[in-house]
Amino acid sequence: MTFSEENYLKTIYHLTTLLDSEISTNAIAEKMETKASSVTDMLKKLSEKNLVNYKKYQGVSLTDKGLHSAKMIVRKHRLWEVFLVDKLDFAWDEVHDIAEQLEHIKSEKLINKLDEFLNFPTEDPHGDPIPNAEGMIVKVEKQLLSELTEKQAGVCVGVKDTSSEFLQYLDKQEIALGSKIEVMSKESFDLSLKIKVGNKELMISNKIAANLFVKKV
Amino acid sequence: MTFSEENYLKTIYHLTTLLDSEISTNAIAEKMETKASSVTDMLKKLSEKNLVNYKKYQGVSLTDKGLHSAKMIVRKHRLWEVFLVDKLDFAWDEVHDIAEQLEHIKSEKLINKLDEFLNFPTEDPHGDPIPNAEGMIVKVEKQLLSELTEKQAGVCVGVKDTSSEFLQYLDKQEIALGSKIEVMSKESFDLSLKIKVGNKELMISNKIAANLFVKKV
DNA sequence: ATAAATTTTTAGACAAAGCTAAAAATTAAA
DNA sequence: TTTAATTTTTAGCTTTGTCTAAAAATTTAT
Ligand SMILES: [Mn+2]
Ligand SMILES: [Mn+2]
Ligand SMILES: [Mn+2]
Ligand SMILES: [Mn+2]
Repeated sequence: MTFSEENYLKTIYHLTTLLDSEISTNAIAEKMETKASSVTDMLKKLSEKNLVNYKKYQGVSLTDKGLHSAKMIVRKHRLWEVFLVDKLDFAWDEVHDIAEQLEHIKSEKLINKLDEFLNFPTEDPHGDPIPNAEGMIVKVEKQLLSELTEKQAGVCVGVKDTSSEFLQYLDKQEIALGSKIEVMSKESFDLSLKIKVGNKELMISNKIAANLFVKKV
Repeated sequence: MTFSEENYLKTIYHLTTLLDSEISTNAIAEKMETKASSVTDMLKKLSEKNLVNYKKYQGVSLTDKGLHSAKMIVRKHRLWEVFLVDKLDFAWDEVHDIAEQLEHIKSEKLINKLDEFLNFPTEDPHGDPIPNAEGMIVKVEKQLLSELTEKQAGVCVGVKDTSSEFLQYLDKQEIALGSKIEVMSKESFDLSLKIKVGNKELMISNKIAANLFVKKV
C-alpha cells in the first residue's frame, strides 16, 4: 500500500467516526486539501483493491479490510505520538507532523514491540484511543466541557482540536490531561464559562469548551 | 528531498567509502539493483540541485552539500538501528530493512532527541560509525580478521557483510561485538583459520574471516 | 415540475521515477 | 591504430498521483 492510499483510508476513517454514514468525495477532498477529481481517481483504485465500498455519486465507506487497515495506521500514528512524548520528551503540540510520517513505516513486529516498550498504552497524548493489534478500541465515555452545566465538574481526558495553537493555549492556562475542571458559571449570552482549574479561576469561550473532552466526576 | 534522491546519495556515499574516486553509473546501478539509464536520469537531477559533481561519461562524486546530506541519512539509519536493538530488543540481523524506512523520516529535532535518548552512541549494532549532528565520524582503527597472523588476537568490533545469513552464522558460533578472538593457526592452502572464541575453538573459512573486523590486542 | 445551483465524474495533461532499445562515447584488444 | 567490447547516455514509453476544465448527475430552490 502506498503512502497516498494509506492517507486516504485514514481520512475516510476519521470522517466516518464523525458522521457515521457514506462519506462524500468533497468531504475527503476538503480534509486532504486536494481536488475532488483526485479523490474520485483514488476511490476507484481503493475500490478495485476492496478497501472501500464505492458507487459513483453515492459516496464511499470502508470495507472490513479497509477499516482494519485504517485502524492499523491510526494505531501506528498514536503509538508513535506516545513514544515521542513519553520517551523523547516532545511537547504534545509537536508530535502530530512527525507521527504523520512514522505512521507509514511498514513492520508489524516493529509496532508491536513499540507497543510493548510503551507498556500497551490505550490513549495517545491527546486522549485519543489507540487500537490494539487486533483493531479493538477501548471506548472511554467522555463529553465536551461545553455540555456541562453550572456546578458540574470533570477531569480533562482529551482534546477535539489538536492544533498547536489550541494545545499551547491549554499549556499556558495549565490545563492538561488529568486536570480537574469545575464549571463555576455559564454566561447564557455567549455560552462562555467561568471555570476553576486547580485553584485558579478563569474565563473561557464556548469555542474552547467545545474542544475539551471531560469525564464527569 | 525525495526518498529516491536520498537513496541515491546514500549509495554514492557508501561506494565512495570503498573506492575513494569518481563513482561510475554502472556501480550505482548494480548496488541499487536498477538500470544504468535510471541512474543517469537521477544524476542529472542531483547535479541540478548541487548535490553531486557530474560530468557525463566521467562518473560522479558528492559535493560538500551532498556529502553532508548523505551523512545525515546514514546517521539516521544507524541511530534507528541502535534504537531497535537496544530499546526494542531486535536482533542485529533484523534491523536493517526497518532502518531503511526510518532513515527517511524528516525531523532534525527527532533525530537529535533520539540520539540523546540512546546516549549518543558512536557505533551501530554492526560496529559501523554513527556521524554526529555535524557529520563528524569517530574513526576506530580496525582490520579484518583475515589479516591477522598466527598467534595474534583481537576483539571483534564490526562486520563487513551485514546480511542476515552471516549475522545468524555468527550468533550460532557465539561470536558477537566484543568477543575476543585468537588466531590459533592458519592453513596456507585455503587461508582458513582455526580460532579460539571464549574457550571454544572452531574452524572458519577465509571468507568468514574477511568479513569480520577486529581490533588487535 | 422545471430551472438553478451544487456535487461528482470524466477527459486530457503533467511531473516523477522507472523501464527497454538504440545511439554515442570510452576503454580494451588485436 | 583500427576494431571490438563495454559503458554510458538518449529517446521514447509506462505507471502513479496530481491538476484543470468540461460534462454529467444530483440536490435545492422557485
Ligand atoms: Mn496526531
Ligand atoms: Mn493524537
Ligand atoms: Mn543497516
Ligand atoms: Mn548497520
